[in-house]
Parts: sequence; C-alpha cells; structure tokens
Amino acid sequence: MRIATFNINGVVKRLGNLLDWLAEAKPDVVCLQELKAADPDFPAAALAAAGYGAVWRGQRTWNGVAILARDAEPILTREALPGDGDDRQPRYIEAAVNGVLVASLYAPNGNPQPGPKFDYKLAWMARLHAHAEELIAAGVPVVLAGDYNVTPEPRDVYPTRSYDDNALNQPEPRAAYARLLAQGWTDALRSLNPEEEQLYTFWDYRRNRWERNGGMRLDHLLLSPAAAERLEEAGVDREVRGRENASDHAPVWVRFAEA
DNA sequence: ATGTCGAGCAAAGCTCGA
Repeated sequence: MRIATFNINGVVKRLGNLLDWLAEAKPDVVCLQELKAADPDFPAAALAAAGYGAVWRGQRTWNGVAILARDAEPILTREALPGDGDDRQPRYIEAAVNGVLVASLYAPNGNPQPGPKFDYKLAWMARLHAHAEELIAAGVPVVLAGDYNVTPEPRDVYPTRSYDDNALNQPEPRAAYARLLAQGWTDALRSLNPEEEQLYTFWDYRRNRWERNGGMRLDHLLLSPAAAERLEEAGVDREVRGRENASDHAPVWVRFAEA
C-alpha cells in the first residue's frame, strides 16, 4: 500500500499534471493540499474516471484539502481540525481507507513573521498537537500527511541565508513539529534517510530555485506506531517539480507492507 | 529588496498570497 502527499497548488489549473502523475505512480491514497478551488469546482468526475474516489473541502483562491483513494471511497471521519469553531479555512480533512486513518493537512504559512499570521500558524500547530495526541492514543495505523510549512531542521533548507527570516524556518514552528514527534510519531522520509541532506520537497518559483536545487523539506508523512511498524520505503517524486506547469511542491510517498 | 506564478477584480493592470 502506497500513500502520497502532494501540494498541488491549484487542482483545476494542474489537473493534467495530477492525472499524469497518478497514472505513473499509481498511489493507493493521495493527500492533496492547496486545492484553491471551491467545492463545486473540484474535479471529482475526472478523478473518478482515473479510478480515484475522493473526499474534499475547498475554498475559492486559497487553501483546500482532499483525500483520494484508488478503487475505493474514503470514509470521511473529520472535516476540520478541532479547537477553534471560528476557523473557516479548509486545512484539515481525515478519512479511513483500507484500515488506515489518513489525514491531509495544510498548515498555515505564517509569513510575514512576527505578526498575526505567524500567531495563527502557531495556534494551528497547537490544535494539531492536541488532536494528534488523541489519534495516537487510539493505537490504530494513522498517517498525518501534508504540507506542514515547517522545515524540521536547518539541514532541511538548502545552504543559504536568504530564508533566515522566513516563518517556515523559525525556532517556534520547529519546536511545535518536534513536540509532535515526541508524542511518538515517525517522520517517515527522515527515518529512512537519517543522513541525507537533500530531502527537499518544495522549490520556490522565484530566483531559479528549482534549477539551483534551492529547496526546502516541507511536506511530511507522520506515522503512528502501528503504521510505522509496517513502513518499508519512502521517497520524493522530484522530477514532477521540473515539468511544464508544475506545482512548486513535489509528491512525497510511503510504502507499507500489507497487513 | 528582489524574484515567479496565479487568481480576483473588472475590463488592464494592480494587489495579494505564497
């Protein structure tokens, strides 16, 4: 079983890119972020024709998350992150697929920092921490996949000073990410590549950062213990980032042993 | 400070977010 996460940066604009990658990679489950589409505009019919059932929560212009399942319908278990009933930004969706509980999340970017957007980022991470605590206590296989908008460590940023003030690389969000791991989650990609420096998943459109490999590692799959014990392989489909009309993120995926 | 990209608004370029 393979589960992937992909910040698509506009699911309508990049539907062709998505369908091409689905046909090649054939992931069993896909967590999408930054749909940037209202719910009625989500391309459910095209994805169904490609063999994928879907649940999604969208919004015009910004945010939006979805979970796709190959030859299956994801069973929706949650459509928002608990802890703030006034938060209307679609950044979290959760579903059961083939015995695994899967969440697709899009953490706030938080720039510029300091400021209200950074405060919202930290508050959102605290809400994620509280919910993740409940999920891990359930003892079932859980995958928290998405764009965390955090580089876990300095080595997850290419060697540069130009990102020093970026919200993604500050001590507070890194500490929030570390607190998640301390609950018992496994950072799948890092756990299988403990020494690798260049595990980037995002390259900004500006300043030729793709061509220069000026990337960051922002997209993570966190595994509960019951999921981690089945982990066999993890990777980044880097070449997808170099294609025509590409998202600024590449897909990241894990492969599990069959239960 | 800059860069790129896309969408929205509104009718073409600006503004905003990332």
